[in-house]
Amino acid sequence: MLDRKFIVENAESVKQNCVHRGVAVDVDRFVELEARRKAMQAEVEELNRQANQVSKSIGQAKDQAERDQRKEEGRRLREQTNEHRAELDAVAAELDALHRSIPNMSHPDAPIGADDQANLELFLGKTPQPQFDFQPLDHVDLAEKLDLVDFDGGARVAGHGFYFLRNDMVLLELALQRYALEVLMAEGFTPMTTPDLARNEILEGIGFIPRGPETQIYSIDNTDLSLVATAEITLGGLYAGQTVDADELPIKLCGISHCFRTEAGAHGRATRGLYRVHQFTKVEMFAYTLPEESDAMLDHLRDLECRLFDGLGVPYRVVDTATGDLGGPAYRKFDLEAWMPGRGEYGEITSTSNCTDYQARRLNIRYKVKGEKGTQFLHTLNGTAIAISRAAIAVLENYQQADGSIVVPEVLRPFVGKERIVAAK
RNA sequence: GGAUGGGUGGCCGAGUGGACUAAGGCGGCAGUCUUGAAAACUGCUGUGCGGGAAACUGCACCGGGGGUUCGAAUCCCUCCCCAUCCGCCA
Repeated sequence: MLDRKFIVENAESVKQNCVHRGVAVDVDRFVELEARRKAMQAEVEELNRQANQVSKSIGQAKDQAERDQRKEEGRRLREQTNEHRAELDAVAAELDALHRSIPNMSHPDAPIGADDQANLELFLGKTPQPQFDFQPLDHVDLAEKLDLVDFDGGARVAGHGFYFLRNDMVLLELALQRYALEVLMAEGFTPMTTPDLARNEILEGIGFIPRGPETQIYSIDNTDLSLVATAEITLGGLYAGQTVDADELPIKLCGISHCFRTEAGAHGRATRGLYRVHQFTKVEMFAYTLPEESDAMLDHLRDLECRLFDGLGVPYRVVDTATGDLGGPAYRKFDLEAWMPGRGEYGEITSTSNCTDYQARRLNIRYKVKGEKGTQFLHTLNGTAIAISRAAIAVLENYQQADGSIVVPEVLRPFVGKERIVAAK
């Protein structure tokens, strides 16, 4: 959420930003309601003040008659307060719904545009696109020939979009996680494995919508829990309601979780194989920072993503995400898109966002400077280290050989324990 | 899943309807004393929102939400969490 006062004082730029982001929300209505809310709040507080005064005087009343008379007065005040409060609650509810639908402001350098067509390519990774002297296969064919993924089995057990990893693919998945942790731990990230379920209020605080027709979230029946779509949810929820000392910042976490997505409405579009699935494993980076340090932290997270994929020897490009493609919470977002020879195009493999204080405000996460009065909302950032299924696609397709085998990227060899994945005889 | 006991400020902890304006302690800050430090002593020390140039002041907050009452940390309902025991289990 944005600060209410900020919206009122900067209504025009908030409106302009909503246009850039393609979000239809009545900012004028918000400003109007906020003014009403403030006035009604003042009325209720005044009535409370009077009621408090009356209540106190009853305890000190001299005789029963006076007491009864004051009680009657208190009762009357309470009724009056309740009426005003009901009005206030109605206004506050409408205000809150509007408030939640207003997206974060956008970084001045974020490219302005309606969708990913307007994304700006910034630079390429260190690894050039591989030149094959044979027709490269896509990861589905490669996986089948090498017996690495069982899509049919996944479909029988859990439905389309689920799969079993098999044989060296299992080692590859673990190796990718281990490799990511190795790099991130050296950079001061605390490694964590996180719950795969979270409370809906946490999902909402991060910016996910757990229910409704548009939801991408699996929810657990008869509970207020949902399967997480990313460890961003659990790592960001970790400090919900907490106030941390400023000198503990930045807090850098990396979490391994399973990620579950219903991918409602995504059928027919790039659904082949591992690219868009209902479950995958991901190592996620998450950072809590001081406000003035979040821009630099976003660059840091992006650089780490580049390092991870340069290290893997996967060709990629870095993209500055357009305003219309940022989603609600992000102030700025960079994506890495890996070259996928089987698809013959780039596909998104990581995404890192600076959410400034947008999530922190919703989740009520603050910091306090020692010796100073008051607390402030801190900034939150997230970034994919390795999303296994898509990283695996990039590795399989870029490292495929004429003989059908897959060369294991050098950095993964200590963890996979072999240099090459070949068909079992 | 069942039973019992709990959740109070940065921390510990007292508080079962009206002086709670939350005792006391620890920690922190400032001061006195001291060459300096420690100790001792004295004072101050929560958060959010609003009003005010400021001093100051109003409202809310004792796990979350709701209720009873003129008045709730305290009573009732509900949810969450923690501890211990039982059951089940990797």
